[in-house]
Amino acid sequence: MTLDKTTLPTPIRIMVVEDHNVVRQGLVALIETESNFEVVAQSDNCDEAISQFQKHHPDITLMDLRLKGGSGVTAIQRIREIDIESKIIVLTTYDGDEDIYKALQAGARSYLLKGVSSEELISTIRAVHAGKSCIPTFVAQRLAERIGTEQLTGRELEVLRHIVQGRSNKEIAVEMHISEATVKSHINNLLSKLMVSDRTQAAMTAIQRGIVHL
Amino acid sequence: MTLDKTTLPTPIRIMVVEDHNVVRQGLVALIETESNFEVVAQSDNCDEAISQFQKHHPDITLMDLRLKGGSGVTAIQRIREIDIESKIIVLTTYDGDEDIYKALQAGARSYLLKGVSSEELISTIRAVHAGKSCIPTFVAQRLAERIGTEQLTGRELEVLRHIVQGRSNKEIAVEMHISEATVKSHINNLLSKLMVSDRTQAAMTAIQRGIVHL
DNA sequence: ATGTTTCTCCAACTTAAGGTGGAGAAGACA
DNA sequence: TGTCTTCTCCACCTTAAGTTGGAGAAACAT
Repeated sequence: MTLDKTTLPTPIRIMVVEDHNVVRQGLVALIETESNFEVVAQSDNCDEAISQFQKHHPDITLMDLRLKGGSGVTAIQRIREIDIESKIIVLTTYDGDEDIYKALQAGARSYLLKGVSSEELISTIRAVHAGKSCIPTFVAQRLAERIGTEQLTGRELEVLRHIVQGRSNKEIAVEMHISEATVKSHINNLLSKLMVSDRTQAAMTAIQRGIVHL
Repeated sequence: MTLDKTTLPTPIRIMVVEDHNVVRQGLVALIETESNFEVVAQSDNCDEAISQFQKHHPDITLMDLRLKGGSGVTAIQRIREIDIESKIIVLTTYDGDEDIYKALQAGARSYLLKGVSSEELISTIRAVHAGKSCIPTFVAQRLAERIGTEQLTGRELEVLRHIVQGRSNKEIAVEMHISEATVKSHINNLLSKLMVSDRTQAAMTAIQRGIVHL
């Protein structure tokens, strides 16, 4: 280590995945103000993020969950199939607890909200690069709350999506090729699992908790 | 004007208002890469934005609409009370047409989505600084579509908010100190104004169009 | 093999929600 | 003054939604 102060140790190579151009370019500008951080790739969509990872194998991937052409969760899964050791930090706005769970399940090493300061972001990148898993208390709390929450089944989730679309029971029955009785059955089950008393509340909590997106 | 090339004409003085720290700091970093752009103030909330404007009188105010402690629309209104000539550019994610309308109504000179590139942002700042009103076609379309859409009355809007909260007609009646019949009346009116057929659809379109938030 | 979960469906019931038509009072505006 | 809108309320009716208590079949795990 006989280096003068202008020679850098070996820069941390970073990929930034974020679908809002101005925000992504801002993040890149921000990161590159930091010495020995280098942005080696960036992308605004799911597929390109995967191919860019394949090509550059960055040390750290900074990823938003809302992307063009698929969820960031998909991108995380695919990237980990390429390299199980890949270090991914999710940096997103709060879109409900469901996404936190899914992203960490998929193998993200950290989950930051865009409300964090640049200092926190920088130190998290360093920590994750050093091999740590950096989970803020906010996220840990949400994660803990999710324990004990009953899971919706596949069909219940489908019905819930239709409810969010504003469909009636009859319409849902037709689209799912089942009887209206079955739809009612699914609705009764999902209402109690979500701990709400009608479809409007179900739709709103589905949005708030990020179980379905807009 | 006998100056060498390092001396700049007179920089455009900019204020950045955005509640996500990392995004705001990214924007600042991005803007300051541009020569003769200078960020003279920044804020993450409504009240501070107003006092910062009062103090610095920036040439351009770059403003997100989602802020801590009040909508950006409020901030725009207050700032224009201070200086009717103030040049405000809204830079936000798409939260429904209602916000576009309100922001321009309040006196914003441009309305950009965060999907724009840094080049577009820079050129818009220059255009607005030169006195132009720069409205992207996307925004113009949305604005045109709004013409002809019936306005909700104050009470109808109140009822709609309760619906979004998941309240029943009876609960709404109690909270608004009116009879359930009146609630039904308001609902019937707002359903036809929103061109939907039930409360769940009303709640969803209210969210999508940005008539009420989350 | 047996239990569990999920998905399917039914009947019958209660209640909430939505539709129709009308009407009186208050305020805004021309 | 008269008109318009908004807010308020009523009665009556229809239908959609939610509740209860089942039950059979398939898939899966122990």
